Amino acid sequence: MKKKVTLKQIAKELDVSISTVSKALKNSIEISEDTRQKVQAFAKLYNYRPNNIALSLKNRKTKTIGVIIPEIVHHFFSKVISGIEKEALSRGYNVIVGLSNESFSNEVINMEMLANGSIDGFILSVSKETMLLQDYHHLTETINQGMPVVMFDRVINEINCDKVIVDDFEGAVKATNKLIENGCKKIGLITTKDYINVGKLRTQGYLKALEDHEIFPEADFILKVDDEKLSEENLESLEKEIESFFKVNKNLDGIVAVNEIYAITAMKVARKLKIKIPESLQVIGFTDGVLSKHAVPSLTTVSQHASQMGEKAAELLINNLEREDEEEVYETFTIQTDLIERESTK
Amino acid sequence: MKKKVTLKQIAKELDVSISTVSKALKNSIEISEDTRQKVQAFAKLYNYRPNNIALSLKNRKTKTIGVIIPEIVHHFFSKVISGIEKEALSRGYNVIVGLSNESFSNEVINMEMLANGSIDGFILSVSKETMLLQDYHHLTETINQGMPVVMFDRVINEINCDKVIVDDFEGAVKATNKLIENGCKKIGLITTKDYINVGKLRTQGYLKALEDHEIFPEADFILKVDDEKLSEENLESLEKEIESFFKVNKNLDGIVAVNEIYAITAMKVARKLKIKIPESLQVIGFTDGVLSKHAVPSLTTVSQHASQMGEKAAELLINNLEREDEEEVYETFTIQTDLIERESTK
DNA sequence: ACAGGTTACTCAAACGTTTTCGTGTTGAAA
DNA sequence: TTTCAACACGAAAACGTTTGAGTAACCTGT
Repeated sequence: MKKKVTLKQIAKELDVSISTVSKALKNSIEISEDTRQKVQAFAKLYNYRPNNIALSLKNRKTKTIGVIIPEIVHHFFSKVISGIEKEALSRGYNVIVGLSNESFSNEVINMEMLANGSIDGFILSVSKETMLLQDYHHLTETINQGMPVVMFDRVINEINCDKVIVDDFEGAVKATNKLIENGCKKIGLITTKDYINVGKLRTQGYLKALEDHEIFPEADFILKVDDEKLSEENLESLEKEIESFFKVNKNLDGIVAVNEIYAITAMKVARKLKIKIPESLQVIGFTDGVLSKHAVPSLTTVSQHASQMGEKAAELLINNLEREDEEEVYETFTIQTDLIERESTK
Repeated sequence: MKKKVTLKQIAKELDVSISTVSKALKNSIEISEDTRQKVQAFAKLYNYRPNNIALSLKNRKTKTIGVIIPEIVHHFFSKVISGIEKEALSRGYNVIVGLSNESFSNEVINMEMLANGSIDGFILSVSKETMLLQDYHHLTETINQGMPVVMFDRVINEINCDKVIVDDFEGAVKATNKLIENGCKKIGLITTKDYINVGKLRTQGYLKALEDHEIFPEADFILKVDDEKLSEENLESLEKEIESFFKVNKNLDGIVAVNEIYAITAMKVARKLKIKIPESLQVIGFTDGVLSKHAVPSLTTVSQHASQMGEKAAELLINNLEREDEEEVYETFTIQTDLIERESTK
């Protein structure tokens, strides 16, 4: 077992000073051709690599970005991470991941663990609990300490930093318009309670599209499901809720669902109630995950380009980190959505 | 914007030495009650936190573990990461993630980036390309440098390190037995080409179960799909392949598929061919992901307890890191599978 | 022969900690 | 008055690196 070799050890072996070794390895003209070659040969032989930690300490930058997300077992978030990682790798950065599990305290702990020198900046999407509590002290403090932060998807308007968001409003408009174009007259919406931005915006988009087409928005056509119902255990109660929604509104011919699970579950319930998709009911979901692709019928969906979001977030952050001048002008980048048409619409 | 405060700054403000500040914050008895309180109050006021990088350099440990996986947008791997993260957080470690995207060179680059001081140890699952090339120099080198490595799922027998694997063989036996118990006489297997361990083991388990029940294994009943077919683009060609498999073997009454996609696709094709599930065909898959739960009918599947794998891997690694004595005795931990019965079997 | 200039190095500080050892000041015992 | 322990603190080294400043030794031109 040969331990990592340091400049000091090389210097000792070759009987020169540490500085000489360092400079020789950097091809400094201060060092004679002779010594340079000797040092480089030796370094190669012992597979010398500079110690990142020492470099980080010296340069006061770690070339590492911290990512805090609510949940990683989730198509959207893992796709975002893969986008971040891609951009980071290409620019010589590492990615360190913290999971909040939708918990405020986990989010705070994770950020504090990383904020003390381990990383150069944050990319994050806040937990539901944080949105509910509206306690953003950990964010303001980090930013005040001069650490750049980029928020994505679940952003907080009051916080002044770079942001990358999905055009949820427009996505919902596109989806609803599509259904209207396809001849739907009675379009239902399955959404979440209002405190999550994303659900709110999508609901607004749905309403806007109806309004544009002078369709009166029936309150009954909107089902607001408790968010907990997304978890795997509550699947049955979600099904029940959607089933009674369908039974109350027997003549719905279109459904916009604000996420994949709601859409898939709606299709499942429809099948049970012998409602034909897309003949008598057309369905559009959000988030283009595996479920949408593999469902039968496959689901028409609003794609949020999660990977692109990650890349953009990383790009904004790294640009900020590598910018010389300290002008603090924050950007909010909006990712456009695409409607991916599959079998659940005509 | 107040920058992070250091010991030096506190020392200067209070007109004491750096050592005094450091000791005062650690409640050393060397420091008078008076000074201690003054220092601690000041530190609290300015929200002093020790710089992790400096600590890492001093202690020669980073309290960070590196995780290299082939792909993060994948239920199994993201679940493993969440298990790793959970264990790591509870023991005060951070997790830094590298993605190989199934590419050998990415795997090497990522490992090299991290191996130079950034982390204390690796948890990894090798890329397909690495398995094909059988080039493990990056692994042996890392281990030789004294950096602990834990491999999971896709492990390499020749490499001497801690390992966490799924009992794929037994899982396949369980699945096949279940079908046999349920009255299946002609059980097909949809698997991958042999170079991936996992597929090989599952195939062997299938054969073993047949043998145990004195059922002759028809070569025709085994479909070996090219791995590329897993990617989203090749979905159609996968469907075609399975369709002709079904047409050649018209009387199959059971299917074991070595992953979720194959199983779901098989069900899709069956539906198209008007084969009733589970009445005339029962299907069991591997990997208990979202698809299995939400499919119609929902899929009976072999759960690999991915999260538990991650926790175990992290536990092994951290134990190793924190062990005083340097005895190198490596452990291979096998995670047992569970058959989760749903609607695709009787 | 000597100023001035190269050449090829070495020194030392710096990044932020921790920790061992050293030291000046007290107060009390002898 | 001397001696010595207890107390409270400071100096310095160490982790591994980079880099500006300093310095010998040699060479060149006058």
